[in-house]
Amino acid sequence: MLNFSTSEENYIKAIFHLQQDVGPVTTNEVAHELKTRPASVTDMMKKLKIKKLLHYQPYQGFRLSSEGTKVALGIIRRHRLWEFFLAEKLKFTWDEVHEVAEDLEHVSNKKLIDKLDEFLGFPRVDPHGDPIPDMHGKIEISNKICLSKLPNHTPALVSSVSDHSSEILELLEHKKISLGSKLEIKRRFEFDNSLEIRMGRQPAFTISQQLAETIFVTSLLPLIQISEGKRNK
Amino acid sequence: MLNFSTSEENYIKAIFHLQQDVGPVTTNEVAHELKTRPASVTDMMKKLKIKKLLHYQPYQGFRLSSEGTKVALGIIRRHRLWEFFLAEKLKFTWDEVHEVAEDLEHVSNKKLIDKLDEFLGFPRVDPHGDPIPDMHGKIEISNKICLSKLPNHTPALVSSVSDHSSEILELLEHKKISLGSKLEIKRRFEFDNSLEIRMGRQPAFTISQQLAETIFVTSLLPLIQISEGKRNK
DNA sequence: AAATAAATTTAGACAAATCTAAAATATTCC
DNA sequence: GGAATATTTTAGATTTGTCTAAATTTATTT
Ligand SMILES: [Mn+2]
Ligand SMILES: [Mn+2]
Ligand SMILES: [Mn+2]
Ligand SMILES: [Mn+2]
Repeated sequence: MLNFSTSEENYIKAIFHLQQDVGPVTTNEVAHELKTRPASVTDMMKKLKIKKLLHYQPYQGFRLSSEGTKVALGIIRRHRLWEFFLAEKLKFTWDEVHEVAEDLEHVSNKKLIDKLDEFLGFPRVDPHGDPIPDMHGKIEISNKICLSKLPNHTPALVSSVSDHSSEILELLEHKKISLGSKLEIKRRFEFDNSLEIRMGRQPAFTISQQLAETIFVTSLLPLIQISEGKRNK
Repeated sequence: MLNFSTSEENYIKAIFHLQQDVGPVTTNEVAHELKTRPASVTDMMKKLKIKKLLHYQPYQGFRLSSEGTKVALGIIRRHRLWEFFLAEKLKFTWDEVHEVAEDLEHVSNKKLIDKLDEFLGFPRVDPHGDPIPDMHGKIEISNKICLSKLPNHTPALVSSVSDHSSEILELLEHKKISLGSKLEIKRRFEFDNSLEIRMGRQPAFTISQQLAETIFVTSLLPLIQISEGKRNK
């Protein structure tokens, strides 16, 4: 596999994340994500198209090609392994790891990363609960759902948190919620969409709508899938 | 302290190493070291002079300023800590660490490096025996001498090896010489400058002039300094 | 279906880092 | 000391990645 510049890698990674949502990724979305200008995005898209890393027709938005997806998964693998290393070995707090990993992810020596993976014991998820692609680019597709969509009285494990700030970390630590915590929703309040939660035998407590929307869980019971309409091509 | 580009850092580091020898560093020396062209070196020297990292007058060569030296020691600290990490934790062989560290050294997050240092147990030397600057930029000035200059019958410890190739590693492993090995010279042969060496109680063996010139040792006895003429300003 | 607004692309400029070729300076040798 | 040689610097291009401003295309209103 070829090598890509730091800048190219940042674009590829941004598109990978943005295309998790349905439909093609737009110029403005990428520009906003990378704090750059739409004109710069267009320039780079032309370049990545020539390198066959994405599909792109002017004015039509873009999606990564299968080759581009492979590259993206490599970058994400490096990013998340370094985040795990920083948290686990260097005792960085949760909110500090991302920024440093943004730089380390661009050191793309295959042997370095595979040995690091081994050294860390082949971790499955990073400190925020996001899955780490393996050395072949395979990534776990988890059946996470947002805590705000978990039915009442359904035990579940906290599996990831989509906000990586120190503010949410502070709140989660105060409420003693961490990855792997088992909880269930006892009650929902219509007024402010707050949730009453129980964890283990502790007394129940309340969490806000904002918090519930950033916590993702895996149910311990099979859930009846609430269809929300499939994405249409 | 400001941040510098990867390219600027590579020039600073090269000059630091080259100026260990006496006299100013020349344009051609740097160009050769960095596999670049003299014209590119001149361009960069102008830039680094403006940033007050070195002393430079056209045609007169250059030396790092005290500020430039500080920056260089920071880069060398990062480089050698990563080399130690790669060898010690990721089980890279001796000859593999340098190349990877060349990239990692440019990730210049102070907290990352200081925590890495702590995680590694504050190592004093890298896998080649070169001293690692501490978090304040302080570096051990060792009284290493080249094995080829060690007097006969003077016990000494192997403290560093100036060639980092796999070829020398292969030879050193075969002869069971490693950092910390205690040895002394029994005899010198004039014909080819080879040395007869004894390590511990093992039978004596011979090493070539080339090998002796890359091995550095610290004597276990105080040596009478053989003056070779001081550098003149 | 125009008119207006929004999104996107193009045109042209700029900074960083590199290069080749030519000019300027320093060094070496007779 | 002066010619020949080596080193270094300058001049001008090139590549990568970025930007602003203008032009183009698409989407949304009226
Ligand atoms: Mn991250
Ligand atoms: Mn993460
Ligand atoms: Mn090295
Ligand atoms: Mn080293």
